[in-house]
Amino acid sequence: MRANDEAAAALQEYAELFALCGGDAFRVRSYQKAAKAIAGFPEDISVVDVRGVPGVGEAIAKKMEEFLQRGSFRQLDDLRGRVPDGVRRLTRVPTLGPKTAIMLFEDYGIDSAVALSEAITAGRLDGVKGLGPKTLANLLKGIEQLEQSGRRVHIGVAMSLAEQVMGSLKAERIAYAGSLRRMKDTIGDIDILAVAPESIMADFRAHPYVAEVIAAGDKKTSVRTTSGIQVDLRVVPAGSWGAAMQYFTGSKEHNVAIREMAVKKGWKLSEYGLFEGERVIAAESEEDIYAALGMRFVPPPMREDGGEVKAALRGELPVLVELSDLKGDLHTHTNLTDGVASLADMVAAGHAQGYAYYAVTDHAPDLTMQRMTLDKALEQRGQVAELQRKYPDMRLLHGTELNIAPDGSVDWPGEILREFDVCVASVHSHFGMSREEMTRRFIAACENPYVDIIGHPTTRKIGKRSAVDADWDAIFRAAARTGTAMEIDSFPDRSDLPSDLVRLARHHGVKFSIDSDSHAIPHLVNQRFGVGVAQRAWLTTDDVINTWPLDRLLTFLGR
DNA sequence: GCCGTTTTCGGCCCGACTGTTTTCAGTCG
Repeated sequence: MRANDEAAAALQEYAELFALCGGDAFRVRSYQKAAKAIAGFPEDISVVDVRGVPGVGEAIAKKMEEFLQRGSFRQLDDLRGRVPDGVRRLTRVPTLGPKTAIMLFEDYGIDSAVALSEAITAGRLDGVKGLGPKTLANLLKGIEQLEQSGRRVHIGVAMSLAEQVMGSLKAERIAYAGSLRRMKDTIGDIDILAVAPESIMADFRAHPYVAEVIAAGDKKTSVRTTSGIQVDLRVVPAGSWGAAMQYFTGSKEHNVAIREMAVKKGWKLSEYGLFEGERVIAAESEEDIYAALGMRFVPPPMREDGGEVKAALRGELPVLVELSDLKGDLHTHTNLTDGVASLADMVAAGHAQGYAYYAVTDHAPDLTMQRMTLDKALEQRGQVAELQRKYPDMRLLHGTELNIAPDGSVDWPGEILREFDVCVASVHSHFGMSREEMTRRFIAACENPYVDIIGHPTTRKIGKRSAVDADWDAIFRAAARTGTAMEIDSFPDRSDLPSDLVRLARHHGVKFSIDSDSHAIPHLVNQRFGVGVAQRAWLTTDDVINTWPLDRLLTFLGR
């Protein structure tokens, strides 16, 4: 982990412990805000002054400096001594907050989810003030869920479910909000807003995808679906649609910042609108609300309180890359290796996307299970040339996805690589190398003059495999120096690079390629997820090589 | 704790739902 991430994690832990000890809620918020700002700060705080991070004042700066010195700070040590870590983890149980957690610990010695579960089962908490039978039953259920599936799902799963739910309901207006609309790579639960008669709630609860109704009210219904994901449906007044979308899209931190601005103008912003006293200033559209506050419209993926509010006020928001800006896909497979569609079918599907160029990049011989040979690759090149005549308006690029060996070398020597139009190089094995070895491995690949793009750089698989350990600062410096692009692999269980690393890479001057890594025709449209990652990192078309016109792209590829 | 075209002190977002405490606290987003 980067120093920033470690320091931020310690500060976040301190915020939680501080809340458990009954600390002032505003101070808790200050710590949380600063922790988030530090984690997202592009400069290494072990090098630059942490006081330069927004939300970090003298007191937090001192704590962070002590943390960088010795891996902790005095106040954190004190609170760790007072509250066992298990008590902090208790608040991960849904509906169990800091007040209840600390009461359970101080009055009953409960310091873990297991201990709580046992205490409830044994009846030790019967009759405790504030904990009625329903509350206890809910806590037991929450613990069970936490143990089973306390984790988030990737955006591909969440998006499909949201689209299924929206398609199943009749409404005048319906849309998803929340972290899904912000295009986060993982989603905890799905927020759907609707303008509809109240009967939509009963319809919603009756659908077969509902496994359990968690809450049922006039304005909000929460269910757990058969896939284990929570979906909240909210009915909002038509006249408040924009205010509701703005509010429920979040992030919470972004909304706090926006509301504070409203308050300073003597106004009030809620999910029902922007008000001056009783008078409605704006409510029907998000655009009106941002305009009334004197700022540019903030695209949802930017709404993370990461500087977008200031930029929007100054009219300095970047023009984000959009899905429609993509002129091609530079990483796709066919059934010559592990794809499931033929070359002709994949190219036809790429053409149907309206692309100006399309690269075929099947695997190379070092992934022996793919049974690729030079002869096969050259034969495919002939087929690509043949197909090119059928698509005069789309340039076909014959490429390959190379395998980066542990020593950083790739499948073929330079004289063969130079004949490909584009070379993607990726790590497919030896994920557990040390940070130093892994860093050298990637830098060597960047320094190969024929490697144009590093594919799915962290090799993570959300929910299955964590990112490899590497010094990304060093790798991105090498990529910027050698003109090697980093891929944003749009496959939703990869979303790789993740947006925080994209931001870091951009800071070093790296360019990006947003690729589908398609192994089948339906995968081509995953590009929308990759664009979401790019937008969260504030990328513009200038940062993304496959938004460029063909000439500029070919110059970058240097063939 | 942080922050300042309103402030160096006094604010810091706001509403819904649940369970249970017959008027509200805790939690969540």
